[in-house]
Amino acid sequence: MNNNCEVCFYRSFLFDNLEKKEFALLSLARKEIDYKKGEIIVREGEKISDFLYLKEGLLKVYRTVGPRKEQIVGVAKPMDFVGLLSVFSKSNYQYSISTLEDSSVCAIPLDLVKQMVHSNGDFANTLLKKMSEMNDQILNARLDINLKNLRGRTAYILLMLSKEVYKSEKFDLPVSRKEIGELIDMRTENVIRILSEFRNDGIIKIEGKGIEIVDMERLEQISEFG
Amino acid sequence: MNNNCEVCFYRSFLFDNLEKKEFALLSLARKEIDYKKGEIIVREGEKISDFLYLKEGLLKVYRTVGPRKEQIVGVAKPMDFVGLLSVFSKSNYQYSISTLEDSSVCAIPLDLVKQMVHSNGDFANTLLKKMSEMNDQILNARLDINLKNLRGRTAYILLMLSKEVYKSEKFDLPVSRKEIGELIDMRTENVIRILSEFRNDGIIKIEGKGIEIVDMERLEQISEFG
DNA sequence: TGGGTATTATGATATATATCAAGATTGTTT
DNA sequence: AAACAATCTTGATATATATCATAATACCCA
Repeated sequence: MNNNCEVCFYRSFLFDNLEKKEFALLSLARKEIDYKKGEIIVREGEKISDFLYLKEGLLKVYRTVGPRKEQIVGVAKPMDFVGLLSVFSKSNYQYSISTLEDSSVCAIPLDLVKQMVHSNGDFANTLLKKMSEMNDQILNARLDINLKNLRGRTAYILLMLSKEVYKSEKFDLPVSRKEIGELIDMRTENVIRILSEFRNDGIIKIEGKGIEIVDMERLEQISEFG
Repeated sequence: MNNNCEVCFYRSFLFDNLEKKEFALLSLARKEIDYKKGEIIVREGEKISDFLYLKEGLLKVYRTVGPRKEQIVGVAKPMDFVGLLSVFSKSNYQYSISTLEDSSVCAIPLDLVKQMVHSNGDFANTLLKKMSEMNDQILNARLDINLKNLRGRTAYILLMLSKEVYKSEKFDLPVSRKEIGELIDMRTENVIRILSEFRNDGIIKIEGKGIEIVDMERLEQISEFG
């Protein structure tokens, strides 16, 4: 953990256009907080005071829909700027955020971000672009999922985890079967059933949370065509 | 149609923080284009050169998913800044846009908008807020729809048209039953069936495209609980 | 004005998905 | 280590939704 934003590895993704004195402000004002797996970072309804920014780990963004039902909006990895979701439109969080893995989050006072948007045009344009990209990604994921049947959705989520999150065909599921269901709109039992089906067809190997994708091509076909 | 953005009724929603000379630039650079109902304004894949802004009418934002299947992302009325969707993240449109009613659209060169973001901090913050609001709205609509059964979805779309678009319990459907299905993920036959069901239960009156909501409370209950 | 095409409509049937049930496994607390 | 809770698993069944078929009506245009 370093304490100077100017030399932070992640700066290039959003903060590349800041000036010396802005980096100084940022380094001073930001807080870096470490969370253990399973902790809740943000609760729906809480006041938004900071701009959150995932440095390391994996987050789950979700909302509570019934007394005991959750709907997962998305999973966010570093660089995903999940904090950008509705940060500029609402004064209170619409979604809760929890950690799926040990994570470390940078919190920058929202006022400071707005101030930098105001004073630094390049930063403003970069932020607009990042925000737009993130929203696109989330929306497109939902639209895609809506078109797929259960097999397609299950394949989709496995591919997403393999390609976007873990960059490996072998990984541990960061979530329970129930949570997978909440993410791609299906029942726990069906998630399990279809994973078993994939296993029986020799497409994946399963060992508890451990997944290995054996036949990537086949899985891509299923994701595409159901 | 007036030609000076400074005195345009709609300016207050986004362009309230511009300076005299920026209004002058805007008035000069923008184009106002009128479309008849059913025309296509933007085709998926086309280069984005302008920031589009609906002054009057109703738009449908959609994407083509199969050889002959469409998925409607949303319906946009004036003030909805539908053009903001992915304008800052992509260089080509991801979605098509067509008119559901006679419409008039303002087109502002994207370069000019970016330039104004750069030079005018208040404008930048306002734009961030509007963009965030629009994305929230679209995403929330999709998340809500996903939770509802077919009856709930059908009720939801009728309420949306009544409350948000036409501000009246009596209105003409701007879309076919097929398009309603594309918007809320259901089959044409089921849209028709459920509308008939609502009619038979005395909740709405139907006359071709004409809809009158008779029992608003009931419809709200159905939208909420299915 | 007619003939073609898209839309609206309803019924019968098939299919996908949810629900219910019950047991096995894993994880957590005392 | 025992006891409890949560998760995972599979099978049987119910339910919601899609699909197929057919007809009536509205709409377009040559």
